[in-house]
Amino acid sequence: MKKNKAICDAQTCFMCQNCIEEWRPAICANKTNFKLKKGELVFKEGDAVTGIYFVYSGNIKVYKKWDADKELILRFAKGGAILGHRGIGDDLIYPISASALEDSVVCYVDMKFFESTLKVNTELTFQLVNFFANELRVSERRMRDLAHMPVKGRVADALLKLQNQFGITDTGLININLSRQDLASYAGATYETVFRVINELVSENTISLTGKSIAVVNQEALTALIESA
Amino acid sequence: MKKNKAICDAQTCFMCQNCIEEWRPAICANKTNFKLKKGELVFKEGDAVTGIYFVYSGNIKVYKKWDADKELILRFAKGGAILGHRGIGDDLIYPISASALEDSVVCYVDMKFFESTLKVNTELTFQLVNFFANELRVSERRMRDLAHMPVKGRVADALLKLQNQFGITDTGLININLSRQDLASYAGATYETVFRVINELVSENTISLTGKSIAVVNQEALTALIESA
DNA sequence: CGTTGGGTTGACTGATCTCAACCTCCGTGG
DNA sequence: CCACGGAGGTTGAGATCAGTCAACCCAACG
Repeated sequence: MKKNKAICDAQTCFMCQNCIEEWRPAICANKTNFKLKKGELVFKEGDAVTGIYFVYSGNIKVYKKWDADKELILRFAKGGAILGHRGIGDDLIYPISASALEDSVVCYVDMKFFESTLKVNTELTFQLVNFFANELRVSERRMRDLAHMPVKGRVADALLKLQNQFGITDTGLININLSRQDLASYAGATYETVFRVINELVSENTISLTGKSIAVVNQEALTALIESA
Repeated sequence: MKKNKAICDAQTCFMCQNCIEEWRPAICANKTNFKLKKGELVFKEGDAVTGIYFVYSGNIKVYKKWDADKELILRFAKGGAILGHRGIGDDLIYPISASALEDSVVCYVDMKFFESTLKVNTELTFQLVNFFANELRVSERRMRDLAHMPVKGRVADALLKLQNQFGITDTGLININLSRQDLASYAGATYETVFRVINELVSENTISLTGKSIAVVNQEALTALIESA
């Protein structure tokens, strides 16, 4: 990661957004920016936690390894998002890994400084609680889905979530460049199975392909797959 | 739920434990106790959130429904635990259900009061952030396990977690009375499959049965099931 | 050109779910 | 006291979903 002078942009960082005005200068003074190339790791499972990151630009995948060649993608962190918040608390070790899906810029704040900010800045802490509560809700819903929903539904769910988070291009394609492997890791299934499901969805006219990009054609059909078993 | 006069016990409630001394009387004044009979619901998915609960005694299962007859148990809340914290944040609707596994007592605090406490009491909020961070860690690990770990490993994991949380009796049995159905819902598999796996583990001398209760005989064998695929 | 990383496909296997039956315990009402 | 019924537990047979393995293809790139 290439280190840069910090540029504090209140529009694109959770910490600045939710911090009281007076703390902004201090935050800027304690921030470090990092430039990441595509594929570069921000941190990985087992690394010691020393601070917290915020994404300025680009797209970071947050995932948890299972095998050497299996993982589950937990979420994608885009501009403004917190990164590494799972390192907060008792445990001083990241339980997850994060790597850049495209060239990205993140900023870093030392954990001591972040925690002392939290102690002082009630609003920030309160927003953080809300943020965590949401993460937990999403996470637990996904737990249930992974346990009970068949792969086809999980793929449908993944596609809709991707469309929600990344929007669509003017030609209707989901606006993210994701390898099939990563899509599979996001849906929590194998490469080949996801591939077949994608084909199935195409032949049912629920989605369409343009190169590797995917467009949702029949949103209701996808939703239907998620609702029932 | 039978309503009672509140008895604030600093030993057994997350809020009191982490609150500044001065707020205790106010907390007590804003608490309501509820007695629950075995099987009784505290709240269910879709209910409006109006406050937050803390468990005084007993054991509450927190779960998320899938079918009419399928669910995933997310966790068990014992004495001191927070209950209904997933209702914090934007969403005014519980994403999960909670019901008593045995006769229990919970206390209830109005959400407005709880939030205003958070705004004032930095330490409580900070502890809440830590708590959420831990929940999220656990939850995301479980997500990955549900996605990639075979049932046998998930059952092993469930048993170890139960033993950790509930301890063992003097005869070595895991100190919780759980139906096979609930065990299955906790492991995220079907009743019959879990049953077969249990048998398998017994015949491998990894666990032993006494009535419906389970004792871990060979902890390392269980751990081994969790480590690798 | 060869190599490499995706992508695509088929055959096969096996884990896990479903369904259905039966059993046992226990509380309830006649 | 006994018959009944329901809830939970136990077991087997079979279907099927989804993972594994292996092959092939294609485009990019040194």
